[in-house]
Amino acid sequence: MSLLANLNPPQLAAVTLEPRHALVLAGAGSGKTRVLTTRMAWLIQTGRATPHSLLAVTFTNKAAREMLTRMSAMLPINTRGMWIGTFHGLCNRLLRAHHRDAGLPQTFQILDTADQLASIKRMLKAANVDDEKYPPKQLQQFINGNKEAGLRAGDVEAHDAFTRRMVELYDLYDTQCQREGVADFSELLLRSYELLARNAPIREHYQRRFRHILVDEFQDTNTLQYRWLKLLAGGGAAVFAVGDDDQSIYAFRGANVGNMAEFEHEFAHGAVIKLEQNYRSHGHILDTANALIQNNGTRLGKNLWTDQGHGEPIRVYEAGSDNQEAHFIMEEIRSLIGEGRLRSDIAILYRSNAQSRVVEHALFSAGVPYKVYGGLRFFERQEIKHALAYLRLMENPHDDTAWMRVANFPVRGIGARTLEQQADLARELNGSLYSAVARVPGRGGSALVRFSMLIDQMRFDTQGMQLHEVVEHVIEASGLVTHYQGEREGAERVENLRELVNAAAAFASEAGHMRDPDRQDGVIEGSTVGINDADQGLPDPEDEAGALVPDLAQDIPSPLAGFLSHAALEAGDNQASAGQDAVQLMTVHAAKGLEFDAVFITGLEEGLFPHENSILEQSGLEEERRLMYVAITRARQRLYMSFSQTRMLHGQTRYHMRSRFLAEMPDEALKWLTPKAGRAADVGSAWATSAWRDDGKSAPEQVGTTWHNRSREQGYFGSSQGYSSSRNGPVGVEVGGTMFKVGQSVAHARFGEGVILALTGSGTDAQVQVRFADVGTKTLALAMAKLTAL
DNA sequence: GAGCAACGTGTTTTT
DNA sequence: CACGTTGCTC
Repeated sequence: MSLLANLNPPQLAAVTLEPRHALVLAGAGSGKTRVLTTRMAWLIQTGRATPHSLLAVTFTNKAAREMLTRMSAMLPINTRGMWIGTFHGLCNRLLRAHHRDAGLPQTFQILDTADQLASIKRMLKAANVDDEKYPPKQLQQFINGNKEAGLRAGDVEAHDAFTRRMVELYDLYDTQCQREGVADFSELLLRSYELLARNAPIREHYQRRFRHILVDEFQDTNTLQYRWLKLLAGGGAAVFAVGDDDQSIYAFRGANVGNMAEFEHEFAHGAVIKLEQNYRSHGHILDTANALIQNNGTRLGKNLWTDQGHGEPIRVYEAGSDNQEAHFIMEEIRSLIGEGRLRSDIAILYRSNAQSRVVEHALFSAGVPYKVYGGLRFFERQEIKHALAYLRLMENPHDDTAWMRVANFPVRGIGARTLEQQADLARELNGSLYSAVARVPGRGGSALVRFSMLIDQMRFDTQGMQLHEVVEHVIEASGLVTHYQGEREGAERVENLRELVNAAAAFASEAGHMRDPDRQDGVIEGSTVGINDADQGLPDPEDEAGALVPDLAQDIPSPLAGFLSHAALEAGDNQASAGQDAVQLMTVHAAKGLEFDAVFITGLEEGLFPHENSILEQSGLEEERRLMYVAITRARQRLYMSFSQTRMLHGQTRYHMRSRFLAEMPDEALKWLTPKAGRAADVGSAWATSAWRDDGKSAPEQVGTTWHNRSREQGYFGSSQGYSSSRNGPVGVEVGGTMFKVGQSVAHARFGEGVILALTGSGTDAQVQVRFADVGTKTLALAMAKLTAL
């Protein structure tokens, strides 16, 4: 069977496992997605399942799309109408189909994170709560955290006054959302969980329907998602969970790795298949990853191997400054490109976004095209959110979040005072802002009336228009385009608004083929008759001509409502320009799931990676280690790791020790491009054996990882020249008229007095290794550090 | 109601 | 440093 060709034994075992609960521990680069999609295809092809009876859940739209694409390549079936999508997408679909049972209006709007925060702030203001004592962001975390744990306000235990108040505010917020007919992201999950839990006919219907539930990235599930799956599987479905506990890097946002062990106990009962053969990386890279991750105490246990040979060692570089680190990376990338490598096969990874700037600067100056991932995404841009707010108001004028956003944007004489009055009146009426418009007195009141008429007028004028025409009309009639045209830097915003029209057209053409949405899976909303229809196993014509999930538009009444859902659930790509071959810059988190020929992992410093906020707790440190594991396993052939003695952070120069993770990697897999210095005590012996390496196993003491420095210490790239060097580096280097030599005593403004142990490089790259009396051995950029000869 | 200066606050991110 | 938010003034 061609479907199963070229699968290795464990892969084959996983794909062809007879339907039952199973846990697949899939290491990085072990063919996880392939196994998942081939399994689905195999189930269908062998008649063990119908497309209709499969449910596949992912975390990102991208992963869902990937799964669909691969599926359709394997089987000549129409994947449209299949329930393949993200947790949120599928919950949205469920809630639209059963909106009445779920207690939501059919056109409920989805609040993204920013909308939610705005909504919380509005609630706090209305309730007259001191937002210094109850910070909106903290409340947001509190609410989402509890929702993700499956807890409504009434379920939260509060043992102190503060928490009790937070619970009250949580409740108030939910009341407000309910009144406005909106749902935040975690609400989508909790609400659909509650729907299934409380409504037996609906639950049993879906339990009967879905015989096979497949879950991707299982290590990223949170408590509620786990319970949601458990509920759906309660009718005897076989759950096939694929994940990698070593790649669990989202605990900070509620993911519970423990779900994997829990699943093994509760469901799989020992049916665990490990995929350990890695098809991506060379041996040294895998050895390094394996050695590192073994320092974590809580693991299910798994070791990657490859038959591709050791390959190149990992190149380790210590820089004197972040600029120098960036410069080094840039030079290496130039030579990689010179060797004929594609820029897009090269990635630069960092722990936090702020680190990208220096690297960008170096690449930009050198004229190396690059692309930064992360940052603002299309549907999150201010101008886009404004336009969407108008569209939302046309759909539902009671959407207070949208109302607050654009009532006075562009400026139309509705000030904060007026809006406050309106909010007070609305609260008295226990209604929406819109419902209070007529009662606001004075000039502000008439401005509000004019605004609500504008919305009505837009709704009227766009009747019968196509979706993209509606959007086009709205960005003009709202005054947004005119407003941004008048702004100094508004040209890009106007372009984005035009792009929104295109996005609407594209959405409509993709969603265009669908009709009669509510009958999609044989369920007519609010009616058990429809459920019974489906239970009789009637052929469902819509499955053949259904929609491309995860767009999920088929359960949504109007094209506009569908588009708004789409905008909230799929925030879109963050890169405006595609196409050009460019070096890829992103955080390690963003790199998960990707792979590159050559990878640079930067900023391997205590306090940065591992991040200082994570070091104190064991669990935090282990997550950082998994993050490092993810970073390493992105590389196919070549891997660089770099760190820097000094780094500008938050406007201050900071001094970091090199990351403890470096000491956890096997010496034989690493090649130090700069001398590997140990702590002061180790250097003597290292010097004596003339090998610039200590054994690395005795990590430097990690007491106080960071020094802050008030007066910024700035060196300068003065004229510095290197002198004749043997393979041991130059004998002496001159900087600004002073000649530095090995063995010489020097003084440093910060580190005190010391002795030069070695010199490397020349020119602006010249580095000096100094053993200081007090702070141990440091490698400094000669051009940067102000050293005085003694 | 708009504009500007002072202040403070800085992980990781998808939906 | 670079951003957003707040608070003050015209």
